[in-house]
Amino acid sequence: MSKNIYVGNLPWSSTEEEVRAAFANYGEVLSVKLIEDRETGRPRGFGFVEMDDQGALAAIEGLDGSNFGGRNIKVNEARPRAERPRW
DNA sequence: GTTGAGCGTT
Repeated sequence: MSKNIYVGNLPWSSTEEEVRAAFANYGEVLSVKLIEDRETGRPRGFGFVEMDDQGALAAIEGLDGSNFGGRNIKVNEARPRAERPRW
């Protein structure tokens, strides 16, 4: 099973590779998604990481409030995204 | 060439 993780307060210069590398220390990283402004294309400074359940919890405990790229990042379990309508 | 709390569009 997997779990989605919200990652906030990221430096605007950070990349998915850096995030993946940081989370890979706590478990298997299934996917990394950095959110950028859909209108302007600018990075919004936060993203989402999908990991195994235990890896996700370990990463949250290990990376929440930790220093990343010179900033104190926020790591938490992500809220469920919009459900896909079937009609 | 900018900015800083937040939860995303595959």
